[in-house]
Amino acid sequence: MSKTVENTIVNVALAVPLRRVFDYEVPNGYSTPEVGTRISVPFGKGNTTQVGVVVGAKNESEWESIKKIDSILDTFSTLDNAIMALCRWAASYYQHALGEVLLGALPTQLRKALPAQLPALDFWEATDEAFGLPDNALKRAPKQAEALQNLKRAPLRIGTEKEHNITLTSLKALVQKGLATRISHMPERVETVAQPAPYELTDEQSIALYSIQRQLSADQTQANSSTVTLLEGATGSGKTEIYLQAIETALKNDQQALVLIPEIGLSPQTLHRFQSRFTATIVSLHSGLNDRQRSENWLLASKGIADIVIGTRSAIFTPMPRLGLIVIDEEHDLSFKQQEGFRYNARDLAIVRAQQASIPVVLGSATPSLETLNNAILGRYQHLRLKARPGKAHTPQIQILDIRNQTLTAGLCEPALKEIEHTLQAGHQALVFLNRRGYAPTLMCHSCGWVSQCPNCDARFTLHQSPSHLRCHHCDTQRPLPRACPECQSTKLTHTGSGTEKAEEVLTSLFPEHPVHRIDRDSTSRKGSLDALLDQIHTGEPCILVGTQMLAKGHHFPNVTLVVVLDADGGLFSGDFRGPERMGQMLLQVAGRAGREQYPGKVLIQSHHSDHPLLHQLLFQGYPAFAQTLLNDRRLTGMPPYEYLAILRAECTYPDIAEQWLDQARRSAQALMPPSNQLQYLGPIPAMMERVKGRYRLLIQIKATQRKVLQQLLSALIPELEKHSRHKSLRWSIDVDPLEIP
DNA sequence: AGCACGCCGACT
DNA sequence: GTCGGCGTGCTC
Repeated sequence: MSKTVENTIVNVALAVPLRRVFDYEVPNGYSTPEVGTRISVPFGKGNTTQVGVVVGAKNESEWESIKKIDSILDTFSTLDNAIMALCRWAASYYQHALGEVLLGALPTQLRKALPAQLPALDFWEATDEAFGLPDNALKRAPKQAEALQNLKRAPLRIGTEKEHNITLTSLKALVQKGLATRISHMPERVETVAQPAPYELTDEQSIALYSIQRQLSADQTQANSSTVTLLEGATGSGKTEIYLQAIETALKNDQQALVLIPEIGLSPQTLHRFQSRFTATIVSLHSGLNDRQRSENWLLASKGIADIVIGTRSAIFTPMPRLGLIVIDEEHDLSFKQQEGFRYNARDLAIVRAQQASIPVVLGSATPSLETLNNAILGRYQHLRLKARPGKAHTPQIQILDIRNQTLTAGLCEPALKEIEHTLQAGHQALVFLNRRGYAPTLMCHSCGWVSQCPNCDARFTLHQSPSHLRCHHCDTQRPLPRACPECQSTKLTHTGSGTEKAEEVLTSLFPEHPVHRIDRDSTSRKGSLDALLDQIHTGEPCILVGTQMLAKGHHFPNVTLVVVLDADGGLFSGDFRGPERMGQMLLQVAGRAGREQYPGKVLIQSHHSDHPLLHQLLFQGYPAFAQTLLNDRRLTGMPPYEYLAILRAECTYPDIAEQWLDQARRSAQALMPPSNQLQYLGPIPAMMERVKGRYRLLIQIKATQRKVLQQLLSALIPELEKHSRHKSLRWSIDVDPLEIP
């Protein structure tokens, strides 16, 4: 009996910026591929082969002629239901093309027409001989003994030696002795074992852990039973220990855990902390991996072989069939938001994913974002606070230094220099923080006042030394240093202000006895140079560290007892409404670097506004009070988290074309929904820095009192904008819940 | 985003 | 005569 063939047509999402999907015919004799399967199809006039993802199936197409699928690449859904649902939600919320979202969720290798098969992987393994070895056999080679212990617990993947703190030398020695061997085999799940906790939890920690554990064992069958927990605690309060023990519970429940960390925080040391705690398959997903490693790790997670995934922003899209817990560390960090193309926020998507899967998510921070804090205050999130553990992390002594009318040496006032001297004399390290790279931010003519400016941006050139040149920090244009002023030919060129290079130079000459280490993007751009620098600092010798934001994040400097913040004023008066929030988070993060171990620390904050109430509130009443003031402010001004923002941006080589396009966009928007108490339009206005890389950037700000109203407008507006004719060089994008308004 | 089609300038 | 410049429009 012949059976009707069902669903011979599939809807396919392709990596094109079009907010629609395409119909393709399944060739005779093939069964209809499941949703989430990758296929390759001919596309466009040239019939070029494209990889697409099946998003649906049907029996008839409204199109006259449709093409046939070239081949079905997967034997199963490479993007499982959970990821499909997450991507659908994200595409709709952030108004981005579904195809780009779905293909973007795949590692680069799987975006090509290759099968998604996990290859056999290379491992270091202990030999039979090693298992029969007496315990004390390697006591004269402790490193090898440790490495062997590790191998006996579980095979070690080639390429992850550093995360396990094992050297290739000791592994090779073990191979020489016949105790270890390199073999290739299909990866398998290992039995997970957790090492005991290094210390006993405080009462606060126990309570926090218990309430997360309770969510982990809650009834999973109940839809949307997930709970978001904000874990608020300063450095040294033991947040990580709670993550680790919560993960341990998840592993015991036979579940996987996903840990998201800021871009800068994913170091081998971070991974080592997890690797040394668990015998389990732990994989990382970050920009430092090559395409092959990335796709291997991704597949290990998606096949359920990896137990723990530690990754940056994009790891939120990793399929994990046994996912039981998501942890977002430093949830306030800006790097969770993608700032171009598909502008999603991984922290917010984590909450959506957790809700869809009915699992708990833990947001950890010493300085939570105002959005998260507001959700906690409203009772949407469980709010757990941790104080510092006794004996750990003394609250540093904080002092504001008024630098009005003070003589500054490379940006440092006299009292700050004195403190640095004392610190070095006491045999400790001092950290000087200033958020400005280069030697000097301005090169000026002393005779006529000419200022050197980037030809492509609305920005000044920064003077760099060694090698000496001018550089734009917005487009990276470089120019040789002019010998004379191009306006008046005077040779009296001077520089004003100071960056990390000048601070380094001046501090070196002031404290010739002690090394000065500069840590910024310029000094650490070579691969591994940061690690080398950090190793040197960790020897604990007295020295001065000079650096930018890089210093504040993730790194631990146990011997630093003095932190000097050169300029706290930037955040107070920046044009961005998030400036003060950002400043508070930054100051506390930097302050947290001081006096972490046995010595009490001191933090000096230089400011031209030493009596600014926000600064005082932050430093003397603490972050919660500071944050509450900012929240009140946001409520009064009708800004997030009380109202909802979207930014429509346009950039073009010609400013009037961008403006005209945005004018038309605003007219379309207002035709759909006129301005009201609920909905406001602002613009077109030039971006904060109107011209960057020779292109003019303008924007329209759309603000609504309800998220739903904004979503309704955008869902109708964006397809319409797609139809608007536009100049070739004009590019536009939509940013829902923007973090910056540049 | 690509890619083809299309209609005007300097080349073997 | 044609090779190729990139403006315009479409992709199941």
